Amino acid sequence: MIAEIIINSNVRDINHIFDYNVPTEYVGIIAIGDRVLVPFGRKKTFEEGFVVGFKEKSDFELKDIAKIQEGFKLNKENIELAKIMARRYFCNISDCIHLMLPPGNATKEFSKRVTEKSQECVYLKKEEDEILLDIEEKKIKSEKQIKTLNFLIDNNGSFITDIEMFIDTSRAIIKTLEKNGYVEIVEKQIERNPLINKKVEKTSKLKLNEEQQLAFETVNKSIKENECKEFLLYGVTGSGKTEVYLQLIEEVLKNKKTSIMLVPEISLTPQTVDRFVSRFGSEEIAIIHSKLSVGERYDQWQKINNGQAKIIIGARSAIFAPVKNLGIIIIDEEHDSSYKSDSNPRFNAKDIAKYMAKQNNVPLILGSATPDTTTYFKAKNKQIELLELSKRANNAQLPNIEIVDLREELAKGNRSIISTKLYEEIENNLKEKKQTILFLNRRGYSTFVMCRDCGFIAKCKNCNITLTYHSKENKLKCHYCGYEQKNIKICPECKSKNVKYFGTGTQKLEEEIKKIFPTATTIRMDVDTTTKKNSVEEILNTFKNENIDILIGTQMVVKGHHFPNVTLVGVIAADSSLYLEDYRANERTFQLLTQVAGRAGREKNKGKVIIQTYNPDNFCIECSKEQDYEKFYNAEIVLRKELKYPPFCDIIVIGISGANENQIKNVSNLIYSNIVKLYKNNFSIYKPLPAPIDKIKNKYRWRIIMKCKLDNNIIDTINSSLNNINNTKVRISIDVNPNNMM
DNA sequence: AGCACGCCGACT
DNA sequence: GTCGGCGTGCTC
Repeated sequence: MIAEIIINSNVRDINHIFDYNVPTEYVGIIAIGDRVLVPFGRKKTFEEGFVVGFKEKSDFELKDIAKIQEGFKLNKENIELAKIMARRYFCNISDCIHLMLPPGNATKEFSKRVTEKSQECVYLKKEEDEILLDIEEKKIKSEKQIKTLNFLIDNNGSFITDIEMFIDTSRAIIKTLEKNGYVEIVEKQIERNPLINKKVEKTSKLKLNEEQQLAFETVNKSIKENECKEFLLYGVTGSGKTEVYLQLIEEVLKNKKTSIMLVPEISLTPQTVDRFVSRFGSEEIAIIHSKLSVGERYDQWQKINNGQAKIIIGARSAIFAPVKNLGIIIIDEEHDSSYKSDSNPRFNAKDIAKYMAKQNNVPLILGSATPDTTTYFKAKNKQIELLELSKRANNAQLPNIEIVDLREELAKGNRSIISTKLYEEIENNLKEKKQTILFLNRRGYSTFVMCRDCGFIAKCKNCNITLTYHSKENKLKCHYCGYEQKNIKICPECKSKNVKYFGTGTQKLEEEIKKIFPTATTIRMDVDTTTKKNSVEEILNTFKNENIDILIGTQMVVKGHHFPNVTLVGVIAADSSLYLEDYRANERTFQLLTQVAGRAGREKNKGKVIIQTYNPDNFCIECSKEQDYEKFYNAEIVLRKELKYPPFCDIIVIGISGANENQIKNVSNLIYSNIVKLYKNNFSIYKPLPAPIDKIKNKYRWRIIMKCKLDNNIIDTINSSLNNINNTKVRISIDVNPNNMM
C-alpha cells in the first residue's frame, strides 16, 4: 500500500505529492488526513506530512512512513478543500491545511521535532532559541531558555502534541526550576475564557417588521429543506439585519445544527458578541479572532470541535473551524475587505463559505448596507436571491449630510484642516454636551517631511516610501517595514533648516483640535494606540462612559459601534481613499462615508455629518451625501464594464520580489513569456513593470497584471508558467482581485 | 529549507 | 595533496 503525502513545508519545489510506503502495521489504520512523520531527503530528523491519498503503484523507490501522529486528524473533506484552495489561490497545500488545524499546531515559529535518536527528547523551538527539555534529567540550561519558556507559558500554546501535554510539561519544568532555585515563577492561573466577563441580561426575540419577516421566512425555507442557496440581505443601516440573523440562528439551533457567522475582524467587538450572548447565553457560543492568545483560541477551537459550541462568531479564518453539523453560514458586512486574505493562502472567505454551503447543503447569507459591487451585480442577475430591508427600525432618522468644498475654504483663506462649517458644528456640540467623532484615514503626525529649499523628502532606507513623522516619540517612521529614525531638523542634502511637515495624520489632528478647542477632552484611536489587547474596547468605553467630547481616529472608528450621545461626525478628508491606484477606490470611499454617516445619531437625536473634500463633484461623494446606494451602483457598474474590472473580469496580480533587481526582472520576463506562450484564448496581460511601491524592506518588487476571468484554463496556465522558475531567491506571489494594488 | 556533491583556488 | 568556499540540484 502506497500513501500520497504532502510534506509540511512552504517551499515551492516540494509543494507537491510524494509517495511513501505504508508499513504493514499501519495498513487498515492509516486514513486520508492523518499526520505522519516521514524520512525526507538527507535530513536526519523526520519531516511532518499529511496523507492526501492512496495508490497501488509508484515510479519511485519508496521510503517507509515512520509514524502516524496521535491527536487531531483531518478528514477527506478537509484535504479536498485544501487541494482546491492550493490550486485556485496558487499556494501550498500545506499552508491551506494549516488553516484547519488546532491553533498552536499551526504556528510556524514553533515546531516539534522528534529525533530519530531519542524519543524522550522534545525540542521546543522558537527561532534560534532552543530549549532542550531532557525529560529524564529535568534540567534547563540557561537564562535565555527560561525567558523563552516564560514566553511559551504566556502564550499557553504551541507545543507538543496537545495542550494537555504542554501544560503538564510546563508544570513539571516549573517545579524543577523552583526546586533547583533557578527562578521564582508564580504559576499562572489559566483562565482563558474570552466570554467570562459577560454578565448580560437575557433578551428575547424582537417582533420583526414585514420586510424582516419575509427575509426570515425565505431563508428559513432553505434551512428546512437543506437547500444550498445564496442570499444577499441588503438592508440600510439600522434596518435590523442582526435581528434576522439571530432568529435564523435560533431556527438552526432548534434543528441541533451549528451556525457560522463571519464578521469583519475590526467589528468583532464586545458589543457585537454581547448581543449574541444575551440572546443565546455563552455556553454554546465560540468566538475566534486575531486578538485571542493561542491558548484562548485553542479553547474556542476545542469547544467547536467537541460540539459544545453551536454558534461560531469569528473573523475570516473562522470559516475553517471544525464544525460538525453545519446549518447556516452568515457573512455580515459582506463588502468588508477583511474577508480576503492578503497573505498566503490568499483566500476569500466568501468563496470558501460558498463552497462549504454547497458541500453541506445549507444557505449562505451575505448581509450589507453597501454591498460589494460584485455581490450586488450577482443579485441583480438572479445568481443570488435579493432580500431587501429598506426601512430603518425604531424610526431612526437619516443624519443630515453636508459636503464642504475645501478648495473654497482655501480660497477664503482658511488654511486649517478644519473648515469653518465643521468648526461651528464642533463648537455647538461642545456647548450642548454632545459627542463628536472625527475621522481621518491616516495615522501618525504628518504624511511626509520635506526640505523647502532643495525639495529633499525623507524616505525609508529599506522601502521606497516617504517616512511619516510621529510627534509623540519625535521620530520618523516607515509604515511598511517599521523602520524608525530620529526626526530631522536640518536637511541632510543642503543643510537648510527649512524642513517642514506636510499632510495631516491623526496625531496632528488631535493636536490641532486641542489648540482650537482647549477645553475639549479628546481621545485618539488608531493602530498606534491600540496595539495592546483589549485596548480598542478600553478606548471606546472611556469615550462612552467618561463622556469624552471628541473621538479622533482612523478606519477603526467607523465600524459597528454605536454611541447614543454622538450627534456629529466629521470626515476630515474624504478624498484620501479616492486616488489609490485601485479599481475599488470608488466603492471603498462610498462604503466608508456611508458607514461613517451611520455613526451619527443612531438614536433619537438627529445626527449631522460634515464631509470635507477637494472633490465635491465626485459621484461617490455625491451619492454618499444622498445615502443612495442604488445610484452609486448604477454609475459604478458602468465604469467597471468599460474598464474591464470585476465583476466583468478578474484582476490577477503576479508579484515578483527579491533583493537583486536584475534577477527580479529576468524572472518576471520569463513568467510573462511563459504565460503568453501557454495561453491561447483572448485575454489581457501587461508586460512586467515595477510595482507602485517598488521597494519594501530592501526587496525590489515587480509585477505582471492580467485582466481576464479566472477559469480553469487560466489557473492551469499560471501554475505551469512557474514550473521552470527555480530561482529560490525570488519570491512569487499571485493574488486575484487583491485588496491592495500597491 | 536542508543537505551533499562538485568544481576551483589556497595553503601545509 | 586536501581543505573549504559556495553554486547547483534533489528530496518519494
